[in-house]
Amino acid sequence: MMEIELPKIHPSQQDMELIDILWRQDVDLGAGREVFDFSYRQKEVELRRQREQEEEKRQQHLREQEKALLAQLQLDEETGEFVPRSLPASGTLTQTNTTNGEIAQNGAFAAQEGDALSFDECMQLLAETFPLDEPAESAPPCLDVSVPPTTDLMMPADIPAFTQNPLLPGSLDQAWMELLSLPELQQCLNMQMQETLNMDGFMKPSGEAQNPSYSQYLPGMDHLSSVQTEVCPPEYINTYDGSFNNMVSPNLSQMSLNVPDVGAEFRPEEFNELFYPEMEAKVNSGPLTSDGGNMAETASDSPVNPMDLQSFSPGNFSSGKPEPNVEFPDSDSGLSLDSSPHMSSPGKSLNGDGSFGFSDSDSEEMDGSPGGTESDYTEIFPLVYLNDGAQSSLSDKSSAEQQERKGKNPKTEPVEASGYSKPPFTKDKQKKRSEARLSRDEQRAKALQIPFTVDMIINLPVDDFNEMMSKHQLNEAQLALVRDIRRRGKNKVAAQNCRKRKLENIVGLEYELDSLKEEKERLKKEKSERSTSLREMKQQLSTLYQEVFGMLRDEQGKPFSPNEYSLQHTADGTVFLVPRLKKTLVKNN
DNA sequence: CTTGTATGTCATGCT
DNA sequence: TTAGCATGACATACA
Repeated sequence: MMEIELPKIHPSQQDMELIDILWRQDVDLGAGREVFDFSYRQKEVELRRQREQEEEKRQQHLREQEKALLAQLQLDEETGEFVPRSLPASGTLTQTNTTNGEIAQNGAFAAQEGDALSFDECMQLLAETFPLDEPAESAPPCLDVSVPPTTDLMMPADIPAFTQNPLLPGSLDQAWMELLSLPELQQCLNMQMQETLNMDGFMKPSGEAQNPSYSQYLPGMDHLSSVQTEVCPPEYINTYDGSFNNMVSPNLSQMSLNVPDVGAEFRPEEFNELFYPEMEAKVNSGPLTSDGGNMAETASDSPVNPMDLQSFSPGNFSSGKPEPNVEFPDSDSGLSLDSSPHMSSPGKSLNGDGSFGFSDSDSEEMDGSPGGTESDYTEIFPLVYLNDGAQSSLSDKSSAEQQERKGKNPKTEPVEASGYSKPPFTKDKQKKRSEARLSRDEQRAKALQIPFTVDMIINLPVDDFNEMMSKHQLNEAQLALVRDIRRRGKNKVAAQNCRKRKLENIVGLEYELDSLKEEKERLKKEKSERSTSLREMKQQLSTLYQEVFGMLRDEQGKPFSPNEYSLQHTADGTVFLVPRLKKTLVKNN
C-alpha cells in the first residue's frame, strides 16, 4: 500500500485523496489488521507525516478549505490513514512527556513506533523501563477516550465528513474500527486531533464539551487532559479505549482505562486497593481464576503506586466505580436471576460498592464486540467501564440513566462500540482468548472485589462455602454476585455433564441400534436358512412317501391306488394304509 | 451469508 | 424453604 501511495504523495492533495480512497477501498476489500501492523503503520505514519507537512505548507493559506480536507483526512484516519498525523501526535506526546513521567512514556512509545518496533516490543520495552508507569502513559489517552460523553458529541462537525463520506460505507466503519483498535494508531489519532484543534480549532467544540469531564477524571493529569482530551474527539477516545485495550497487552488497555477513573473519584490509595488485585493478576499474568484469589489477598495488603493503578485493567478500574458496569455486562447473560438483586439495588451498587453500571446488553456487547465472550471480556470491560464511568462522571445523568445507557450501549454506543470497537474486538478476540481469559464471573468478581476465587465460590462444599462467606462481610451486591457465580458455575458444570450424558446416550443408542440391526440381519439370514431346510425336508418326505406307497401291494398283488388310499403314521412311528374315504370319515370323527 | 457446533445461561421441574 | 441437579430452550461465538 505504502509503496503505491508514496509516489502519489508528492503530486497533489487530490492525488493524496485518491490514494487515501484507494487505500480505504483496499481496507474495505479485506485489508486485515495485519495490514495495519505496527511497523507498517509507523512507516505509513511517517510517510503521511511528510506528506501532510508538505501539504500543510502548501495549503496553509487555504486552511478553511483544508478543514474539509482535514475532515476527510480524519476519515482516512479512521480507515487507517491517521497514521501520518500520528507523528505530530507523538510530538504532542513528547511535549506532555516533559511534564510527566507518564507522558515521557508516551513519548517513548511514539518513538518506538517511529522505530518501527512491533507493538509487543514497544510494550515490553516500556514495561522494562517503566514497569508501572507505562500504564499511566497509556492511560491518559484512554482517559481521553473513555471520557467521551456520547458518540454524538464525539462526532460533531469534524467527523461528519468522514462518516458521511459515501466512499466509506460499512466497510469503512469496520476498517475504522480496526484502525482505532490499534493503540498506537489511537494515540496518533489523539495527537492528530490535538494538532487539528490547535491548527484549526476545528475540533475544539466537541473536545471542549468533553474536556471538562476529562479534567475531572484526571486530577493529576489535568494538564495533560486539557491538551489531549480536548484534542481527542469522543469517538476517537471511545474507539481508542476499546481498540487500545484489545490491541494492547492487557496491561496497556487496563492502564488507559484505569487512569481516568482514578483521577476522577479515587484516591491513589483507594485505587490501589481496588485495583491492585487486578494489577497483580495482570502483572503476573497468571490464570484468571487464581488471580481472583490473589487479587483479594493482595488488594488489601500490597500498596500500589498511583502510577501502578494506571496499569490496572479497565475491569479493575471499573471495579472502583464501574463495578456496576462490570456486572451489567455480566447481567446480560448471567444476571437474570441474579440480576434481580442487582436490579433491586442498582442504585446502591452504583453508588456504594459495586454499583452495577453494566447492563446485560453491555455484557453482551462486551462479549460480542469488545472482548468476545470471555477472553476479551476482561479487556473489553475496561473499555466499557471507562466509557460508562467517564460518561457518568462527565455527565450528570443519573445512575439509572447510565445503566439504561449501558443496557442500551449497543444502541447508544453503536457508533463507538458496535461501530468501531466491535469489529476490532471480534478479530482480536481469538488472539486474546488464546492468551488469557477471565470468565465473566471472574471479571465480575474482580470488579466487585470478591475476596474469593470463582473456583472456590463454585466448587467449595456448602458448609465450607458458608463458612467462607461468614468470614467476610460482603455487601448485598457482592453476596448476590457470589450466589450467582455459584449458581451459574454449578449450572455450567451441570450443563456440561448433561451434554456429556446426552452425547453418551446418543452414542449408546447408536451402538444399540447397530447391534439391533446386526441381530435383525442375523435373524433374517437364519430364517432363510430354516426355510430352505424345511423345503428340503418336505421334498425328502414326499419322495419317501411315494417310495413307500409304491412298494405296497394288495392281496392280489396289485399296487394301491393313491386316489383310494393314503399312508398315515402315528406318533410312535407306526404306519397305516388308510382308505381315502375311510380316512375322511376318520377325520370327521 | 448460511449452517452447524460448542458453550454459557436461564427457566423449570424434581429431589 | 433452600440448594442442587437435570434438562430443554435460547443466545452467542466461532469455524
